[in-house]
Amino acid sequence: MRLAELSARSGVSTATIKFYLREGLLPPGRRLSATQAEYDGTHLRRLRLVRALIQVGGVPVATAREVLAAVDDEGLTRHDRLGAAVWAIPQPAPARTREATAEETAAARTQVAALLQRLGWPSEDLDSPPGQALVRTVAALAGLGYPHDAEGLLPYARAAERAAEADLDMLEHFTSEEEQVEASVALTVLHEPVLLALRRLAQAQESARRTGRPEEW
Amino acid sequence: MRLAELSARSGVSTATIKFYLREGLLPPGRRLSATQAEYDGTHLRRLRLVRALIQVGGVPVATAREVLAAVDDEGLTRHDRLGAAVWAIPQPAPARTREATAEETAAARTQVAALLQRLGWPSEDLDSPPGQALVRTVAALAGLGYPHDAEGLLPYARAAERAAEADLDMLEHFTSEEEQVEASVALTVLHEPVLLALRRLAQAQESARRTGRPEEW
DNA sequence: ACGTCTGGATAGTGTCACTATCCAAGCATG
DNA sequence: CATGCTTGGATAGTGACACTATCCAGACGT
Repeated sequence: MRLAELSARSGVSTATIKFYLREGLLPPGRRLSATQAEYDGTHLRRLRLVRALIQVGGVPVATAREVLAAVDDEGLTRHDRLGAAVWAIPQPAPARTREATAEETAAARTQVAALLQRLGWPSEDLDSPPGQALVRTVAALAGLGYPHDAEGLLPYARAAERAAEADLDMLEHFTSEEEQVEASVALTVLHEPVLLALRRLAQAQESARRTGRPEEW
Repeated sequence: MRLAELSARSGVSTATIKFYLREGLLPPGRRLSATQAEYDGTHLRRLRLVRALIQVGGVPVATAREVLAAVDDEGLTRHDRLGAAVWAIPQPAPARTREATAEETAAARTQVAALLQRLGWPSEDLDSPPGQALVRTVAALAGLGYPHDAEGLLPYARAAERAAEADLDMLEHFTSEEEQVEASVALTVLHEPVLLALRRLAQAQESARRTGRPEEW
């Protein structure tokens, strides 16, 4: 298919597709002549993944390029590609009202380490990108007057475990390695709004349940 | 305290505080003279809440103003204020690669309705802000080649229920109504990165568990 | 052959959260 | 009272970033 058709099928304007080509988020099409190129289904899939990352995930273009490079890296095992790709997706930045003092960060680190131990998760995770993001966020929370310890974080970790089980179940439906890696990135990003929307609905439900005033919500 | 002290204590520059005052995110201080005003602890708390909303939640300034108006609305019951405030917080926008066709949206609505019924949650939630966000996201997911039915969403809803229980438990630690409403907004926003970071750690853990290759992650 | 479409290059737009600069009116000290 | 610093307020500017508008010359289709 040509650029115009790729645009029509994806709903992304030709100008934007050109922009992604320029930025290296989308591999160039097969050149037919000096002014002609052809795209295929892989471009369409990749384009959708790019949109998911940028629009839903809020991932900057430069970071998306890195994530996609990991997705494409043939030299890695499936697991490494999957991990590299997913961990390259940036986390939402925690509050920076005060940059979190060194003491707050140290305390947060201690609590997160305790949490990992309690969960039986490897302590190296503390230095992984999501682990660091967690420490930063917990430190920021403390700075905002909402201190958390391992005990308080535990229920959220249990909830996260359930979500992760669902994620992995879903991934197993995909057969090819290529699809699995792409799906892991796409679903990591795309299920975030799902989980957060459900959380708000569950908050309403739980609040109604506790106060016995279902009609208020 | 004066503006300079408010700035020092919050870590927010005076220029930014002036900007928030101008935008109506922060109520004006008590005027001491034509060129002097005094701020107190409520300003400091509010300022932290504003930062949490804008920096962590990514809430636009205009929306933050609405959320804060709901927080301040004395005419509402605690529950209404809480609900109004939290539901005014925008959801992450779902993919808009194709705006999701009408059929996709209708199908998504059906599945979400089935999910609500299955959970025993009120069907009116379907039209609440988070409910609509969920429908839009599910429709977008279908458009990206990841269809979901009520069955597939259920595990995420279970995870969300756990998170919501933890949220409500946490809220009960706050005594005054003012604090509870503020905390509900702050924690709704601030726990999002916590939950998402934990989810990624849990994904790694779960993947390692399933493949028996813990050293890969 | 001739109007349309193509891919490529370049520069511009819109949004949005700040931020730099001025200004005139206090306040604090000699 | 003078002088220099600070204060709150108003105005315009900045920087980041994801696009987007315009041009262009070379195919392609009829």
